[in-house]
Amino acid sequence: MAREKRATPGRKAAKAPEERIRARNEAAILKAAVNLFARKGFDGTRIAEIAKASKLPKANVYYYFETKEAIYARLIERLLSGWDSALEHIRADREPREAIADYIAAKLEYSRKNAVESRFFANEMLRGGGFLSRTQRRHIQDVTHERVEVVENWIREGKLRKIDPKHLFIMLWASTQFYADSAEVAAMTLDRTSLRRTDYDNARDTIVDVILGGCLPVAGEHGPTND
Amino acid sequence: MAREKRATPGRKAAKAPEERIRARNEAAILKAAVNLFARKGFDGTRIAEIAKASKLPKANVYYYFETKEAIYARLIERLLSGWDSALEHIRADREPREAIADYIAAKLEYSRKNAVESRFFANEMLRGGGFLSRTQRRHIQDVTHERVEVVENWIREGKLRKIDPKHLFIMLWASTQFYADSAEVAAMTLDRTSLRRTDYDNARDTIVDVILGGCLPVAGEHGPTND
DNA sequence: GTCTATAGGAGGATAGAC
DNA sequence: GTCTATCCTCCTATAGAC
Repeated sequence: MAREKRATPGRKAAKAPEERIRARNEAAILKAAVNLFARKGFDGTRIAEIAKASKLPKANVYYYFETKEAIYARLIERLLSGWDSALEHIRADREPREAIADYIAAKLEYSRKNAVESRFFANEMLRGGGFLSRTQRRHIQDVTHERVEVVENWIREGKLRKIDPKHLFIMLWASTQFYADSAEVAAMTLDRTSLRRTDYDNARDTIVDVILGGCLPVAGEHGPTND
Repeated sequence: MAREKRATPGRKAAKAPEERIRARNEAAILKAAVNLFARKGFDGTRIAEIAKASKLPKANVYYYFETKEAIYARLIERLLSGWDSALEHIRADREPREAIADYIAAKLEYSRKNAVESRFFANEMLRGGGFLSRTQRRHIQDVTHERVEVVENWIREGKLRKIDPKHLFIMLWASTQFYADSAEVAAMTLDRTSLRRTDYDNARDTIVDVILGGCLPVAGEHGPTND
């Protein structure tokens, strides 16, 4: 965080031309890097590859980033800042049926549009997550626990069957991320060479259907309602 | 496949001592390798690391395996030969309730006991699955389609709600593999430093509960039954 | 800010003594 | 079968001209 170092401070959006070059090149490097890290992991990715993919000489990559670690760390940071966005749907003032359906749709849409980022994170998890700082781990935990409480309340109110909310969230993450992280297996299963939009739509319908069917109270079954 | 080269052919289990050494060392190499490949991927893993972890000099690793690719390929092969074992539970002559519950339990048990193998496969998927031969892909597809048909039959018989079987299988794979492949996230969510046996038990109960709740026909709802 | 050249070291793989 | 020494390539990172 915090990488402002302008000579002349924020005179509206009148960025100095050097700043624009920097922004453009850094973006190119990060884009190339996240792709490679996602496929080959930290140790498997070569700076030369990143340079080639971002169409910059290798030395320029080092001009913008001190080390390979620095690139990786920036990507982790960027990823985690958007980690929780889909969870916003899980709010106490909503009906669980709509909230959960929206959440699943949002998470799948993220898998579809940001498959590379998802795979990058998956790779970091396989590595053991050693690049995550204590703060970042805490962030993940805090955000999760906040939403777990919402689900617990829904259960107490009888709006959901009695189901372990933490394992439920794990099911949701796993099921939605799979279409990005294991896209090849998904494609093989669905007899495709690569996933299409309709596959994601069907995935969404199925997941919503199964999860809601498994979570919403069955007619005739009663939780501790207050009616 | 096929790596028999005995001077004296199979006189019961009286393996020549050299064979026993070979078996032991190959096993040590493969065990060390699958661990490293799972964490760092193919490109990120160094032969020297494999040698160190298997307590053999680097040159000996090359004595048993021609190249790094050869080690990796052998591991892929070994993995795929056991890929379908859990799917055996999904049989046409069983009741879907028990079959699916058993399948989930078996798959989770695999995640628990063979987390390294699961992560190895996940890593290969992130790599794009380029090491899978055409035959191996076909195997995965065939085995899957076979079980998809079983589920389709259950649906036709009204024993399951009308749910896309392929996406259902993806949900099951994703949900069960997550505890191996993203163990760190699961542990963070469950407030653990590492997953315990009870976590897997709770996972099983939750997944079975949600999936069956979402798949089994609801009382009052009717499929095209033959009664 | 851009880029060539290169240091310094690690990696995959092999030769060949034991 | 075991292992030291070594080849040659490729890697991360830097120096320094433009």
